Amino acid sequence: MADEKLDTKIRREQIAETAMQIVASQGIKRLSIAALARRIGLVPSGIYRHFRSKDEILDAILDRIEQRLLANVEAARAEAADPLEILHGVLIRHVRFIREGRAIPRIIFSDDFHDGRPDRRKRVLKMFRQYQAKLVELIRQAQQQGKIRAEIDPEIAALMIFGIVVPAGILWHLTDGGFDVTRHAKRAWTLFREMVQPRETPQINNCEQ
Amino acid sequence: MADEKLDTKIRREQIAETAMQIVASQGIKRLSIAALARRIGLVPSGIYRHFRSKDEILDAILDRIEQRLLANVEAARAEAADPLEILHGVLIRHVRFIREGRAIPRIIFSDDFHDGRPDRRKRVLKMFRQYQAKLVELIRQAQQQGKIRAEIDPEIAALMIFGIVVPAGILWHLTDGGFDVTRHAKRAWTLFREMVQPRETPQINNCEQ
DNA sequence: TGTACATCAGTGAACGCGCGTTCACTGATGTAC
DNA sequence: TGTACATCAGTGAACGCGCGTTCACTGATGTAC
Repeated sequence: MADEKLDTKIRREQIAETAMQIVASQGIKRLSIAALARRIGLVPSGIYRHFRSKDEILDAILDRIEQRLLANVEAARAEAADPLEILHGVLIRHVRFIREGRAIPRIIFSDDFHDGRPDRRKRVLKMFRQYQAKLVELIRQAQQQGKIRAEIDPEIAALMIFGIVVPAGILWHLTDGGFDVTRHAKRAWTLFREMVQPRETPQINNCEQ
Repeated sequence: MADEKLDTKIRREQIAETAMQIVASQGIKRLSIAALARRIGLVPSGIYRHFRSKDEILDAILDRIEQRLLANVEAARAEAADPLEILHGVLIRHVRFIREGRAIPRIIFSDDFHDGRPDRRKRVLKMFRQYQAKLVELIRQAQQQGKIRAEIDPEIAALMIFGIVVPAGILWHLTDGGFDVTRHAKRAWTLFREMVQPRETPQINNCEQ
């Protein structure tokens, strides 16, 4: 069945990548060892030469998602100097990731993934916080440069950026790709930027502490 | 095993409610006919006197979620006249719903729920759009009354309200109830209101009542 | 350069488990006379 | 008010299916001499 024997290091990569693609396109439920093996060109038991269990494969998928998100931030950083533009770059890349499939929500909300594994929830939380921290940092920089109003809480602003992306992802999912995520992200970003930028008119209003 | 024989109308209610609770607290994967029957005090096969299949039970759960969301909007409407306050009321109730368990994302993103059932995705989408439409309507009203800037796209503003709620729900989930959703919603709402309210007129502080 | 041996990726049959579902049954409840 | 019968909620045993996982095996590849 296998075209050739491959080193376990290569196979691990291949299995993790294929597994993630299956989850992204068909969901965790369709990620069976059999389906995975078939797609790679192995026999089901062959998978166990490279991973000890299905759980280990799920962990590998999470690794890949984490890498991808952090790589997105780095790529956006490399592309621009202005913190607001970097934020925009992150947003664009995140949307691109969403369009490739729905790996993130399908992993994060999957019970197959979390069931009886509180450690995993902690890991996902850590990943989420890490990502959020990077956004917060960028927002703070923008504030120092006077591009975002100083009185806005960076943590909440960061969550609002997720708030642009997540519901868009949901609609992308529900409409099976019919919803124009890119267009939505563009509009929401414009609105967001307009909302957080310093105002020309003198301010008396100061609700936030 | 059963305490007594009950009319199928009562049992259907009981089964749907219990099923939704199991999903909300333990996830769809733990929703087995056996677990469901145990919790009600029936034998597994007894469930089939009242529902033709597990799928039919999942549909019943979706019905309940839909009812709940629409009821939330109605309750908020009954409580206030000002559209912005009604929106706030909807938000508060949504957060309360989140705190009761994570039924919504666990249903919406579950592969067990959608797998091979494109009709269901359409139904969830319809429900989502319906809910969104109600928010859009409230935002339009607020715009007509000069409480939200006219040039803001109501659809996007509505999605941003989801954007307050959804990431909060994710964090609530990941921290296992540790994240203070109520506090976040309050802050995000303040920020949102401040962002969308008209600017030109010099503002007298008018934050929270 | 050739030989012998160890390593290790890939195979196929078999397992055990959980789960949704079926079915013939029992016995309580409601109803017609 | 009592009797006979139909209805229907609840039972328990059994099924078939999908799936993750194990295990003894094969045969190619790399390595030591």
